Amino acid sequence: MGLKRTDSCSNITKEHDGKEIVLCGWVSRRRDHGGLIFVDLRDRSGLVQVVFSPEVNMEAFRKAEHIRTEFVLAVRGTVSLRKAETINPNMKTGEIEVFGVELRILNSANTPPFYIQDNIDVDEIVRLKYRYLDLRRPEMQRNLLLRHQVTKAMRDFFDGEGFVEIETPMLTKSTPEGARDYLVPSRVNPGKFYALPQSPQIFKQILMISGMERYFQIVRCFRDEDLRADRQPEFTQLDVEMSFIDREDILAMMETMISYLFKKTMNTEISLPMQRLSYREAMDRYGSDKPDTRFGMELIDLSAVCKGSDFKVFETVLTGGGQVKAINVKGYAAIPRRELDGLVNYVATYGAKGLAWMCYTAEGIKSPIAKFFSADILDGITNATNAEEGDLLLFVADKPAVVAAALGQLRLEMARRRDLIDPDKLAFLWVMDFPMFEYDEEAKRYVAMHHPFTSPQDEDMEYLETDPGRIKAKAYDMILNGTEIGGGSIRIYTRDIQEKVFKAIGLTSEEANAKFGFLLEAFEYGTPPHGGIAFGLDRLIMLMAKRSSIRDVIAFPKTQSAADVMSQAPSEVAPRQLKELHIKTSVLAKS
RNA sequence: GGCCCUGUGGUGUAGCGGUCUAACAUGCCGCCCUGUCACGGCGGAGAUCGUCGGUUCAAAUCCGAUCAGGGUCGCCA
Repeated sequence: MGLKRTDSCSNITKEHDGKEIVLCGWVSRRRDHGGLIFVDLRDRSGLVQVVFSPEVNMEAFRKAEHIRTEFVLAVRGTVSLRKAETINPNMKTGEIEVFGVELRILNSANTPPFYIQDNIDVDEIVRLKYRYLDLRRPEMQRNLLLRHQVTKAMRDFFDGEGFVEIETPMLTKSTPEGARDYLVPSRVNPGKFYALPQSPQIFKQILMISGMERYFQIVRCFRDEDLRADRQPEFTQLDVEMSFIDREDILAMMETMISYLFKKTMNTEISLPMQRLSYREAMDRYGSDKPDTRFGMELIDLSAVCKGSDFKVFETVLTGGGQVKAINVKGYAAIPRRELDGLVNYVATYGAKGLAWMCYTAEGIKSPIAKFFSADILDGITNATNAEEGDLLLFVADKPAVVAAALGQLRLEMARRRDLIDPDKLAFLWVMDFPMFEYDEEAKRYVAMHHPFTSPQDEDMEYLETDPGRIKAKAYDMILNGTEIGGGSIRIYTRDIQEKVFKAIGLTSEEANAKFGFLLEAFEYGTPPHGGIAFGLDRLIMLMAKRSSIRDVIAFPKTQSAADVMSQAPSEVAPRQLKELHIKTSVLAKS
């Protein structure tokens, strides 16, 4: 291209005054004053103003008249301090400018469909279709850069701690538990399929059996489930496994790792150790197994206090084994009636059949349900909730699971509406002591809450065959600001216990052998005690970058219908390809 | 699979039964302009209102279906 780049746009400083430099980049803006042309030249580093003047170089000036937005330029020019009255304090390079001596237009460009700048207000589908333009925007480049820095810091950290990064296969075996698999047909094995990994779980355990002792991997995983703002069908995990450790070892190691990342990439200190909550306590106090602890407004159990009232709704729930809980929305007794009605619909989403409320006003308690309660019960409610004049109490009565879901979500919603969440706060915590199994009503059997390779807690082993529902697991989740960013467990490492767990989730020994026989066999060849964890890299970066969607930290994400609007994946394939793969679809090809 | 929201020039919005042969901003094109930095001035082009169907004398506007996007419940060991 003739001109060799000597500097990056935003790295030009007053120190460069008088120097001749060569810059390459894109035209961010052009301001043509007729006899003088200003171009804001942009590269990955930022912007600098280039001036084309007939008095400096007529040929360059003539060429600059034809420049348009997003043209690609190479410019040779002289750095010059700006006169005081022309300094732009809003620009990093606002004190200097570059007088263009030679201009090469490396490429022209169509007018982009949206501005290449931060904080644009454009339909996301347009951004995704023109992702290459979207990724030119500084904030997107910053996100990708942060992502790079974080994974770099991860590798540095783990390397320093004696971990080895090892790749595991992408073409793996479909397993019965867990999410829906992405399947890949095998051409050389007609009628058989690989599955893309939901996680490298079994491989990393096998690596422990292999004696690798400390493994990590930054690895793509695939789950064919519906998408969300924080869920893509393909996503990246930081996967970790260690031998000869117990739970405390891995929690400590991961806390150190996370604080290293934040220090290294954002210069943020995280105070350790992180807070811990048992699953039970998290559910009781926050109605969630991933509580946002940046604010209070905890759930208060009023089941005992309300027992024996004349309020039939509560009584029916309580005698049926349900519970009555409330949150205190401080200082919001003046909530508009319309908003209250809306909240009823809000909690209905989570299965609550109703929402009761009490407003503590200067004239006393205003509430449609207060009349059903004796003065004693009302006092009990007031004391338990610390309700004061100006406060709003919101009640849900139902089965514990519904109360937790409805009131837990309502707590978050009210915090957002009352602006109680400090966006700069980083609230880390561990949630632990999860139940090993939960009962799946649909399948009419127990399923592993974490996964079936998780070890039950030692004191609960005896219930494996008698009462699986009461067993707690050696599992732990790391939560940041109400989002699960990582989860793991101490694993089973004996055939005996693994077989019992498979049995508890309804796998016959034939099925267990067909699906996991190699693992069971491997356990018999000297398996060290081991455990690990996996972090959702996309979510972690999303939170670090303060974005509300992981799509903003993934270079080429998919839409809610799992499509890539830029490349148009997925797409139909040639009949010949299907034939080679021994596949017939039941969908008629569109004409 | 359910629920909610959205779909009007390139982009973002307004219009929500007749005055819409669709408005505004920005962008785009042309001309002018030597100190701008969201440069400025003048002029111009550009959408039949996601698609299909229905109601009506009349539909961007109402109804239905459908497609696309977003959020969410289920789902995500």
